[in-house]
Amino acid sequence: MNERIEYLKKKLIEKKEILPYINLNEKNEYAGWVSDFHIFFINGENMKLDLSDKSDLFLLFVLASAWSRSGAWENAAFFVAYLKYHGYAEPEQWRNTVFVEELCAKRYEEADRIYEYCIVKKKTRKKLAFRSDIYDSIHILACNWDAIGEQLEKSNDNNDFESFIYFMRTIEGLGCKKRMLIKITLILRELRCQKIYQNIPGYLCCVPDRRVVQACKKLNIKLPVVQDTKGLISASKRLYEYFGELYDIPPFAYDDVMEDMTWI
DNA sequence: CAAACGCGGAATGCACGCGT
DNA sequence: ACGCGTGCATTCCGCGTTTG
Repeated sequence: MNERIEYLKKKLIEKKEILPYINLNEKNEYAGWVSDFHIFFINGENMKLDLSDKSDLFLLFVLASAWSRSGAWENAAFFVAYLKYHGYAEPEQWRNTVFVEELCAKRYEEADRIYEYCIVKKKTRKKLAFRSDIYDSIHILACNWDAIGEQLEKSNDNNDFESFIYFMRTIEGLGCKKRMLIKITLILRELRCQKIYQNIPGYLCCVPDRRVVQACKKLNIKLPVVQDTKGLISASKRLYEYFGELYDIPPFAYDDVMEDMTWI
C-alpha cells in the first residue's frame, strides 16, 4: 500500500475535529454519518439517527433515497432533520397519499423555515430546497417497508447481505433515474457502524460516489466502474481493502484533508 | 467473443440572473 | 412580483471500445 494512502489516513484522523462529517469513535473507526448530523435543534437536542429505533431506521432509508438525487447534500440532510423534528417519520403516514401531497405542497415554506429550529455552527449555504420528487420516493419506501424489513432479517439470518443489495435494486422510484444504486451500501454502512445487524460484512459498506471515484484516481487506486450491482460490490470491496473500518471516508475527504499537501 | 471498462450525456429539479 | 431561460449538481445508463 503506497505511502500517500497512509498519509491520507493519518491526516484524516488528525483533522477529525475540524471536518464535521468525519465521525470517528475512540478507536478511530468510522462511527457512521447519521450518528451525528452536527445539527442542533432549539430544544438542545442533537440531530442524529438511532437505528435501533424503528422510525429512525425509516429515516435512514429516506436519507439514502434523497441523497440518490442531484443537488447539494445539505438539502437531503436538513430534509431528514425536518422530518424528524416534526415527527413525520412513520411509514403509516407516508402510505397515505393525501398526507404526501399536502407535505409536498408546502415544501418551499418548510425549507425556508428550517433555520428557525435547526442550529448549525457554520452555515454552508443560505438557501435550502426540498426536492419535490423525493416525496413520491418516500411513499414508495413506505409501501415496501414491511418487505424491506423482512429482507434485512433474512439477510442477517442467512449471512447474505448481497441479496439485500439486489433486493433494493428491484424497487423502482427511489433514485435519480429510476432505482437506487450506490447509496444502498450507505444504508449497510450505517447499520454496520451502529451494530444493528451482526452479519453485515465491511466490504459491502463503502460508497463509491463521484467524490470518492475522483479521489481514487488521484491516489492511483483502480476502482471498478460502477454501473450496476456487481460493479458496486466490487468497488466497495476494493475500497474496504484499502481503508478498512474508515470505509470510503478517506477518499471522500481527500480534497479537504490534502489541501495543504505539498509533495504530490 | 464475452466481459469489463470508460466516456459522455440523459434525466431531473432547483439556483440565479434578467427583463418586464 | 413574476415568468423565463440558462446553468448547476449528481446519479444512473447507453453504447462504443478495450481487454483477456
